[in-house]
Amino acid sequence: MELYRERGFDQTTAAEIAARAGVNERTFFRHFPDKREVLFDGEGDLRAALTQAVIDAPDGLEPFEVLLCAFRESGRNLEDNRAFSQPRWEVIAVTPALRERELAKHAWLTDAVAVALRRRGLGHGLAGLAARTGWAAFQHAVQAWIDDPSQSLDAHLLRAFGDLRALATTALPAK
Amino acid sequence: MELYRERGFDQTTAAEIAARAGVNERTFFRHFPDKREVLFDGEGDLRAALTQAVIDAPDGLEPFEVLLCAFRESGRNLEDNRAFSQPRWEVIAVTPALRERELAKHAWLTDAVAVALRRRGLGHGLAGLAARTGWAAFQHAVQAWIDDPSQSLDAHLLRAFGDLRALATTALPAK
DNA sequence: CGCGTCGCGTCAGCGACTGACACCACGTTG
DNA sequence: CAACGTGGTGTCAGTCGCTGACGCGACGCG
Repeated sequence: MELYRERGFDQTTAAEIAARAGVNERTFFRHFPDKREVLFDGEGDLRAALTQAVIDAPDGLEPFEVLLCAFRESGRNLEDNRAFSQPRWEVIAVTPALRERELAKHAWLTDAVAVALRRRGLGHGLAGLAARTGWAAFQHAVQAWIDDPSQSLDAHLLRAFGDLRALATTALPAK
Repeated sequence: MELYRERGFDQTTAAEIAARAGVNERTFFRHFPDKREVLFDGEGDLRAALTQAVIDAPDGLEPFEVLLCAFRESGRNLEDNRAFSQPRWEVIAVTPALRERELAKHAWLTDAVAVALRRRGLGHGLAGLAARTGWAAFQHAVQAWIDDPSQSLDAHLLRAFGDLRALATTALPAK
């Protein structure tokens, strides 16, 4: 992270990272499958947390309510760890190769959400659809929050899911 | 495509592609920014077509109806060119690096859809949300179609958007 | 004929990775 | 205590994606 922020991702070589960490370059590649993965280490935990949050959501909720509930919980972690994740986002945002990897991780997390929804008894197809579209709304909220941090992520999330419901049911004023 | 299908993407070197094409390796990289981009050449056209389809959709439709309309039109092209795109999908499906690139292209197309929706007068935030979630439903339908080609893509599309509406409005039976 | 320029080939080089091998600090077992 | 396996490391050589710089020939134009 230090090096990526100082020189940018593309201008940082794996050898430099290894040197800064006090290990050999070969050792670096034994711990990370590639240079990008360094920034996506916690995603495994996030996946587990997300899965658990979906499973632990109260009974009797409809699918989108379950997702909203789970995302709000994840959102709380996001807001708390913002000091941690903000520099990471800044690096990713300016580096196409990293944005690609992030999208791949999102797909991976979406799969986990779909599996968790199925475990709640939702039908196979519906679980996938709900996970995909719900995740899209989640990402929209996160983006809106980054663009406008004056409102809480939670507020953005509630608005996104509210807007989604409105979009799916009735016509909306062009505003 | 020939080489990617014969040996797989990872086992194919840029030099081999260039040789098969009868040009120098350096020349290959003058036409394509990287090895993966070979498989994503038509995306520019698709982006334009998608944008146009959104803009050309009838007036008076609500956002998701506009998207459904545009996606159905794109879907028709997909079904027609299936012989072309099927081998491409097979290569992409088994190659993580290519799946990453594809997701990046999807984000790029989603942006185009959002812009087109705004051009129709939809509010800034809503356009982004509708584009993201609508695209998610589209991709879900495409995936369902690949998994079950016995039904038309169009049918899968209609079902996906119908299910999405149902998900967003009321609780659904666990099926 | 002379002139730009445009596409290409050639070459040298960087950096991300990878496989193979040796080393060394351990805990285990005889 | 010695032999042994084991897991993390350094070293080296090599492949491959990709890039910059240079030179060449083909082409259009005055």
